Amino acid sequence: MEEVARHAGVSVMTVSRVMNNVVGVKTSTRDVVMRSVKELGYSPNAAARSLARHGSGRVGLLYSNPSAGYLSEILVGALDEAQRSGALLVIEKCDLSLESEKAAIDRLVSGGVAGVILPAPHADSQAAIAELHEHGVIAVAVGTGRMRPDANVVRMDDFAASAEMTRYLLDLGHRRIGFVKGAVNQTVSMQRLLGFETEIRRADPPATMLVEQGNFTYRSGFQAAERMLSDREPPTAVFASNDDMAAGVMAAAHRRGLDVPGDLSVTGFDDTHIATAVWPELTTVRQPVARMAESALRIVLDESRSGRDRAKDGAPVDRLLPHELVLRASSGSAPARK
Amino acid sequence: MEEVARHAGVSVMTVSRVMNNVVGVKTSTRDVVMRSVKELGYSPNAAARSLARHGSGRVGLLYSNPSAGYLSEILVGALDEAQRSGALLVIEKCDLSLESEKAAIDRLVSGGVAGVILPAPHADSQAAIAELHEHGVIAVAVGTGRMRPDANVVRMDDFAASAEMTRYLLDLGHRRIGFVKGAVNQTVSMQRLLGFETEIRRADPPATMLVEQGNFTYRSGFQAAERMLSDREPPTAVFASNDDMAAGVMAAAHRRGLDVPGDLSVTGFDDTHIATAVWPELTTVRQPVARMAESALRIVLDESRSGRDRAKDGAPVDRLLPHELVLRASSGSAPARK
DNA sequence: CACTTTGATGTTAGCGCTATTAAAAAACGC
DNA sequence: GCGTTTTTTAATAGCGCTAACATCAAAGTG
Repeated sequence: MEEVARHAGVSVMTVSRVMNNVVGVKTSTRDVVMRSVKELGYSPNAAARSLARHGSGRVGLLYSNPSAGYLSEILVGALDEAQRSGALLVIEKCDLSLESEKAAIDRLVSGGVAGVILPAPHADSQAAIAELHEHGVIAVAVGTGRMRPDANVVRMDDFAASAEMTRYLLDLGHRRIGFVKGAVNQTVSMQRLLGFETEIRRADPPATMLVEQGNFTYRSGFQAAERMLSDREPPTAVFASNDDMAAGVMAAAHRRGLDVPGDLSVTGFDDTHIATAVWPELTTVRQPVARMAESALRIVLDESRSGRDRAKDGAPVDRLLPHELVLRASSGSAPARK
Repeated sequence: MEEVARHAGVSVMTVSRVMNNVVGVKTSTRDVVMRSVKELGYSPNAAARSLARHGSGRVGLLYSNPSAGYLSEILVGALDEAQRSGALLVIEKCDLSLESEKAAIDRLVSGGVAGVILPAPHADSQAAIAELHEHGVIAVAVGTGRMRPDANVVRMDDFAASAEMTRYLLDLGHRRIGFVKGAVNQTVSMQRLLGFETEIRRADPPATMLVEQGNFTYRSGFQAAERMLSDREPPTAVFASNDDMAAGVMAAAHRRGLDVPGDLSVTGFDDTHIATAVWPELTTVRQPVARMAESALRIVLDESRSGRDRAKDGAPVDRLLPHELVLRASSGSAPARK
């Protein structure tokens, strides 16, 4: 850094200011510094930065064992943003028990993080958020189904997305549609179900729904589909609330010799890895997981730098990221009435 | 740390020594310090440590986009060990192109890492290892199929594991066994095939093999199975070189109305998340991915602390970790001859 | 018993960066 | 032109920790 400063003919502090995009540096000076940085191939040292910033710039990420695809996308987003903004990501693992969650949070807190990112399913954990608050640490829930009064939230509009997908299936002519619910302890499960139900109810001509409980695993999707397809009058389309379950549904359909999408349309939710791994590829809702993680990190950094915990002031952030319907090969027009 | 030192009645340096498990501290002193650490809830600051250790203790991890389950296991192992040994893990993403790989490595190198962990598929990248060597950075390949003269390696015995699985299928009475090969650019694909072939050749009574090319994706497994099962005389068991492909095989079997394992036994390799997600659960080979990552991190730390790059001295580490056959519900006795 | 050797601990000086404060330069009003 | 404000830059003091060296007591050694 000293080298860069010498080379650019300024002080190290000016270089630091340039690197951090702080206001109060003449544009001409900034350009000179930038050129020197490029020329000397300088890149700042994250550890030193974190140290000097007195812990600010350290952000925790709590994870348990959700669908592996989800986790790695979260990590990618968070790591990318951490790199970009020079933050240090401290990652802690825990399982779903409350004790383990508490222990992990305590480790993070004593590690001096400014804030903690809570991806699903911890996003809905009242206990985790309370624990964080108690220690004066910023909490950001990622992928919960609703806004919260007590924590910052980054999420997508699960209700709207689910409604869109349902409308899409209705437009294809399906009038008997199955829905596989997600795990009961997550608010997104409810939102997705609500979006589905609402749209089915206002369908014209009217449509029927078959709803089965699932828990976001492949197997639960498989089992739910087995039940639906054994119905006296099976559905012509099944909308599973995530991709893993949709893959399970597809497996069950194949097992019965059903063609997808000829005999049964199958759609999922999230657009994780598995959506393009299965055959035929899955029509699903793209959830911008990586960008949600980025956003969450940004929120922690901004809040911690501004020094205020907005959740405590009663005005937590509620960032809604756009989703997108991804049409692939697993869905098609309803088969002609028998 | 000062607090701990005062509380224990020693100097900060002694505390540091205790925290790092350095030799040359009386056991009695160590105990006193440990007690103070516990009492005061002290935990060392990773950033400061990394800074003071002058970059040693920073380890890079290069990842692209392998099966998501594999990645998250690697991350878990590496992160766990990083936490334990106070190392700072710097994670870089790249895609499979050589330029992108080189760019990512340059970023890591200029980030001042002591070593870089290269999980599959980069473990077999000659270019990556050469690039690392050029910059004097330690390389550890994880999950390659063979030892290397130019880099440290952590791996499992793919040949032996594959042979074991094959023997298991033979013992169940299967005499016509399909094998789905892995991606061509990875050495493990070759090892697994070799293990299979070797065992089939020495089968008594003799057995026949059907080999199809795959590339480690679900879809390639599905397609390979489609080809095999269309054979005039289809196999009674299919051994896929990873779990994703095995899941694909299973889907193809179900689609044809075949019962697994009644009509067709299916086995996989790696024991990733998907192995227990599918139905029936997959018989597979447990690859200790997390422990391999841990081990890799240890190697980087040890080498960098000892100051020698053993790969350059012509004696790179070749750590072989034990695997295990995991018998689940997807495999069974060969169906009676028609 | 003086004199090295060994082992356990303390002291000091940074690691690379940023916050803070002080100083200089530029812009402004009258 | 001279004070006065406002920008822009420089200097300095750590952040929490460890490497390297200094110290000091206990243990050998002839």
